[in-house]
Parts: sequence; C-alpha cells; structure tokens
Amino acid sequence: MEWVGGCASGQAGLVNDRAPVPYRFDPDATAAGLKQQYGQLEAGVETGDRVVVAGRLMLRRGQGKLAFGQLADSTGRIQLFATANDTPDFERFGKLSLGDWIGVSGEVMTTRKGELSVKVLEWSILAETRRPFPDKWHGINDPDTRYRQRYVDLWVTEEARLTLQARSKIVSLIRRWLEDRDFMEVETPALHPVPGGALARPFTTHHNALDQEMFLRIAPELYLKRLVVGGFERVFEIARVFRNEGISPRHNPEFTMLELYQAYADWTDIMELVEQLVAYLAIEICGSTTVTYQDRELDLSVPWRRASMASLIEEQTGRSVGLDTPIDELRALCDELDVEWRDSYGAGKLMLEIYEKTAEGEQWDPVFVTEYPVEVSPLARPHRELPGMTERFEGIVAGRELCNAFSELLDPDDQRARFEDQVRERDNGDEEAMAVDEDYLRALDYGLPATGGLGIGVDRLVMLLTDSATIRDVVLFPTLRPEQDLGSGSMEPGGDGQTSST
RNA sequence: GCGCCUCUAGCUCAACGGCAGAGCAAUGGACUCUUAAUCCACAGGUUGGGGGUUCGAAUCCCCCGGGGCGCACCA
Repeated sequence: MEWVGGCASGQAGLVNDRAPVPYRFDPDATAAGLKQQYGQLEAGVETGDRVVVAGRLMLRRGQGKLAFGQLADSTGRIQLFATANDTPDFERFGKLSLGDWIGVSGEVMTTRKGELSVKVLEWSILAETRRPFPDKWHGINDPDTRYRQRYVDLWVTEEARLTLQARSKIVSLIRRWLEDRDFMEVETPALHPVPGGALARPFTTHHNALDQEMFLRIAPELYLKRLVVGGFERVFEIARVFRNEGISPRHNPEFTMLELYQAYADWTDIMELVEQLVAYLAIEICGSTTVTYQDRELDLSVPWRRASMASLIEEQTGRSVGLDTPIDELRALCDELDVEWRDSYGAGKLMLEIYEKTAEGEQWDPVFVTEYPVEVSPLARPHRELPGMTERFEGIVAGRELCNAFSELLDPDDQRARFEDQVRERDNGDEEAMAVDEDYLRALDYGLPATGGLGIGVDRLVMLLTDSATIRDVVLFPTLRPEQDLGSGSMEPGGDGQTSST
C-alpha cells in the first residue's frame, strides 16, 4: 500500500487546495468489525494490533497535542486517536474538514475513558469535501434536501443508511428464498408495444428506428405467463415498473414489483407462499414475526387470516352485499357511504369500491381478502364454486395492499372476452383499462396449465419491515421535480452552488 | 388537479408590525483523554421570487415558485 500521508500542499485554507489522492487504497478493517472484535477491551489498553481503516471524518475534537475524530464507513463509526508524538503531520490532521475521506493505519487501542479507538500512525487524504457538511448533530431535516442529496443523507442520517441497506438485504433474501424453491429469475422487456398486466396509466415513449410508439411496462405479468407457456414452470422477476400516476407517501412513479408464477399451483398455494415468505423476511430483518410499524404492533406470523371481500364489507358496515344484490341497492349504499360510482359499474365494481372505501384501510394485521368479482379481475380464473367471482386475493397489511394474486386465467376465449370488456371500459372513459394483447392470446392458445401468480410491492414490503412512513425512505433516489437553480455554474470552483430547499 | 401548512446564514432553528439573532459548521487562537468536547476571538443575510398595504414588513395582503401533509388516482 502506498502511503500519501502528509501530503498537505502548503496552501491550506484555500477552497481549491486539492491534495493529490491515491489511485487505490486497501483498508483491512471496518468500524463494525473492530467493535465486534475488540468490543470487550478494558480502558487504557494498547493492543499492538495494526489495522487500516478508511471512511469519512464525521467528528473532530482538538485537545492541544491530542486530537480525537470519528471515522464513518458503511458499517458505522470508530474513534480515531491522534497525538502530536505519534501522528505524522499532526497539525494538518487537526485541520481536516468534517466530511473529508481519509485512510488511516494505526494501532487498535482504548482510551483512558475506555473508548475503542485507532491510534493514527499513518494517514492520508482520500478525497476532500469542498462543501460543508450539515450540522453534525441535527443533520439534514428538510426532506427534499435529503432525497435530492442522498449522497450526503446517507452519511448524516443513520436511519436512512440502515433502511436502504436493509432493502438490499431484503431483495437478496427474496432471491435466495425463491431460488431454494426452484424458482428461476428472469428478465422480461420493460418496453412494451401494448401495456398490460395491470390497470394503470403508462408512460409513453417512441422508438425511432422502428418508428413505433412504446410503453414503459406497468407490470411484467403477461410476459412471465408467456414463459410458463414456454415451459419455465417457476419463474420470478424483480421488475421495475412505471405508472404515470400521482406521487404520494405511498406512490413513486417507478417502483419495484416482485412477480412470480408457479405452474400447477392455485391461489391457495400462493397464499401459503406469501405468508411464509413475509414471515421469513420479518425474522431475518426484524428478528421476529411481531414487528412494530408506526408505533403499532403488527403480527406477521403464519397463518394469516382469510376473509372474503363481502364478509369484510359486512364487518365494517353491517350490510350484507353480494353479486346478486340489486344494482339500485348497491348504488344507494354507495351514496350512503360517500362512494363515487358511474352508470357503467356493475355489481362487482360497486362491491370493490365499497370495500376499498370502508374496509381495506381498517385492516391492520395481515388478511388475505378473497373472492374478487370477475368484473374487476380481467386476468384471474373464475372461482371454481362461486359464479361471478374469481380465485383472486389481495394481501392487506397495515391497511394497505401488499400483494395481489390469483389462479391465472387459462382459457383464451374467456381471456379474449375479458380483454374486450376492458376495451369497452376504455371507450367509456376509463384510461386505466387494458387493451387486447393478441400475442398473449396466441400464447394462451398453445396452452397454459393451472398456474398460480403473485405480485408483491417490494417497496411497501420494505416499508413494513423497516418501519418507514413514506416510500421515499425506501427508494434510493425517489422521483422529484428537477431542481431549478442547479445549472452548470454549480460545478464551478468557488461558485456558491449550495443547493438548499429553494 | 383541489385544500391546509411551510420556505430566515452552509446546516438546525429564533425573532411574528419597530435595530435580523443563537447553536453547529467555517476562520484565528488556547488546551495530552475528548464523546454533539470546552473556552476566547472573528466572520457569515436581497428573510424563496415579484408586487402591494404601512411612517416602518422576515412578520399583514395578492401573484408566482419549491417543499410537506391530506383528498382524488393508484401499488
């Protein structure tokens, strides 16, 4: 390792004074690793063990011929202990800016007060910060600044770092869990000629060479089922999907959806899969199936409650409704409950609207809501016992939809009729209705066996497991309006360029 | 898209019709065991932008812009 320690340029104090920094560096210890290995050390011990650490200087305390610092890396923080006698270029070390990246080689020790530290015996600057770091105690409070400058937020907001690290861990655990069950990860197109697989407004774009309108996918569903037709019996995709809709604490225009399809399975198999997967993740991430979400306890243990949509409506409103309830009665109930409806809505759509208004948000502990009407489930297979219903369920946790799943619709003729119903709804002004996907129908013509399918909102799952109130906290770079005053001028040395919330 | 709230130093916040302030950061100095170190000194502002009311506006009113939260849409 080449040490560039003591490379102060002699022009200290100038903003543009950039020390030469090494092309590579080889740390051999981390803050967390040191705490784990030496955590039990008594006060005043010098171990003689030499380690190399690297990171950002987050705190600094001069003490005459001593100096203390706190070095942060991706695992946490460790104290640095520098002395005029042992630390080369001690003077310069004491003048480092908060936020500077440094590499340190030194001896593992504890101070007289017992704080585990690395005594700085060699050090070098790995990168200087030319912008001041936020308040060392309060950090950044303005949410907009946090999301825009995530590269700073990750250093000064520990929860942000831990949450986003947990997200990575969760996605990794999902992959491994599914692979252990013989699911194969695939990647299907994100550019779709026909948007499908969900009810949502797409982003539109254009391919120049093909001179063709294209859509960013709103769901990978129809491609994944094509793969089951193709003989991949268990597939999954962790898909970034795009929906041209509002932004809110629970919605980002691009978000991540886990979809999986299992041949020969039905919706009951998928229910078991979901509750087991989520319980497994809760234990791995939170240490228990009982987690706290927004100051309220949440029991994710298996099995989750099953309840039909109609029964939940009755539970909340005391009114018994079903597909055979006269339409006027349903409309009257909507009016009574302040639920908007249109003439084109059938009994199934009215039921769904009533359920979403009255019951969905009232659920807290997980519940699989079953028996969705055919009318609102264009890709789900008819219920084997209940006419007009499908074998579809949604998993509701903490009052929000976590997943949507069903026994997949197999019959090409039925599917064509459902698509055509959707087109009629589109003609009636429903911009989220589906279009006919002829190639998908052709695939179904070749035969799809019984298949259970699932979509889970990964962002919302991460929110639950990390106790995050907003989706922006679990997305590294959430969608924001572009900053207005951030031109090329901000890159000029000495330019103000500080990007506040304005 | 509609409603409510909000925008003051690099960061976190005061001042709420009467001289724009503090802490941290920065800058200069003291200090051999600090833990958000402490102490001394110094500096930092077109109060988001524009207009209006007023003897006087960060403060009240209007318009515009950014952000937050609800509603609507949705996952």
